[in-house]
Amino acid sequence: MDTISRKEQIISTSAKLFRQKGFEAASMRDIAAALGIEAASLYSHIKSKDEILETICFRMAAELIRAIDEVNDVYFNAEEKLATAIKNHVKIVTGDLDSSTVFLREWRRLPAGKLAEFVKLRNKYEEGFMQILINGENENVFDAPDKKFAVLTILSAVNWITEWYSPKGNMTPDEIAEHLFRFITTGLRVKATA
Amino acid sequence: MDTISRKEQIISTSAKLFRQKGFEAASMRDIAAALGIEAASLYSHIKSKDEILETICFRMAAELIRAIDEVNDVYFNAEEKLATAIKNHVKIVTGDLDSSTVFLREWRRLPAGKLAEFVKLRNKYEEGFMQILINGENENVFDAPDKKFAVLTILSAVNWITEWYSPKGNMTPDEIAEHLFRFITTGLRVKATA
DNA sequence: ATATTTGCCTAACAAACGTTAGTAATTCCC
DNA sequence: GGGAATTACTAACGTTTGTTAGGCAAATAT
Repeated sequence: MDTISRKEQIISTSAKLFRQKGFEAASMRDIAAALGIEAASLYSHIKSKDEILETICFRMAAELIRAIDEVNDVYFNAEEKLATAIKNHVKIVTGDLDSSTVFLREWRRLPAGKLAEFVKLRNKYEEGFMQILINGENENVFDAPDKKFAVLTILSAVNWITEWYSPKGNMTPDEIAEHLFRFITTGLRVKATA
Repeated sequence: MDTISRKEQIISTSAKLFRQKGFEAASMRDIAAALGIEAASLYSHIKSKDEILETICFRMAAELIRAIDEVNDVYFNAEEKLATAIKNHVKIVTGDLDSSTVFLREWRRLPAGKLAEFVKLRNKYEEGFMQILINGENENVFDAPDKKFAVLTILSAVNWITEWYSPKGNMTPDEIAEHLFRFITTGLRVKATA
């Protein structure tokens, strides 16, 4: 029944606390207390506090990249690609809100070497979206004057949901994804002045 | 010549370090070292580390709220209001990137009482944008199915610039604001399928 | 049944933290 | 010029931090 390993328990508990209090403010003693054990006992399962942060950040990065690669491999048109990429992103983020928030908010606290590696992965993910916009331009369905700018703006919008999404809220992940797609593709839709 | 007070120096130096390393990771000793003095000397000018964070966060909040109130008081139409609000926001954020980043990223570390007060101000700012969208709907120029959602998405886009903007970059604040306005109002502009 | 690994414990560590006390030097005001 | 602020200092405080060492009991493997 309790098939989830102690190490995974530590990671998910840490994600929750890192999200609530921030990486540095959530102490090993806090994490241990949340699990009902002593801080020193954590070290039977993990090497260091940094390792927990690394695991969370790189896991999420891998999951997101896998999703965007999959979208770009399959032969949808650009519009479908974008819709699917957004849907996947929202699904992943809302599926593990704690880890996602840490991934988005606390990655800066990664130790120097790992940080550089992480940024590469982040760029790779952005590259995946960039590819969709390029496709869209070739297909003549998207028109972004500055594609790098557009990618960053799109990602900011889809990432911001960690700030307000609640599983108890009245929007499902798919509904959120739909709203986002609509907003990203059509904006507020200023009507032409008469 | 050096008309800027020591307290202001402490605050701006702190903002820089809080942005670089995070609020908790930037120690009083770090701040003092950056100013060439001892940590204890800081306390001749400020009451506590928290006070520095408070000052930065509430100052930015006040500036942004003043700007949005001004926009809403003046009688532009909704489209002009939105354009001006975005332009002001970008100008304020790029004008003090360190403080803005702290305002956006580190406000969570405010002490409990101040945090509640801060969130109210943040909501007030969001309310200002909401008002613009409501105006726009009445004027029949904007059409957002979920206005609260739209406001959050718009703000996420304008706030994300702290993550990549550099004064040395090739876009001026006004150009950024223009791009953002265009994106927010028209999106990627999917063309109707033939 | 014996040996080994696992998972937790207590105790302690060195370092870093924000902050206070008390003091000396400089600057400002009258 | 004398008194009062102002601004910095050294020294130290009590906590909290991540982490290690070493041991002990229960589970697992042989």
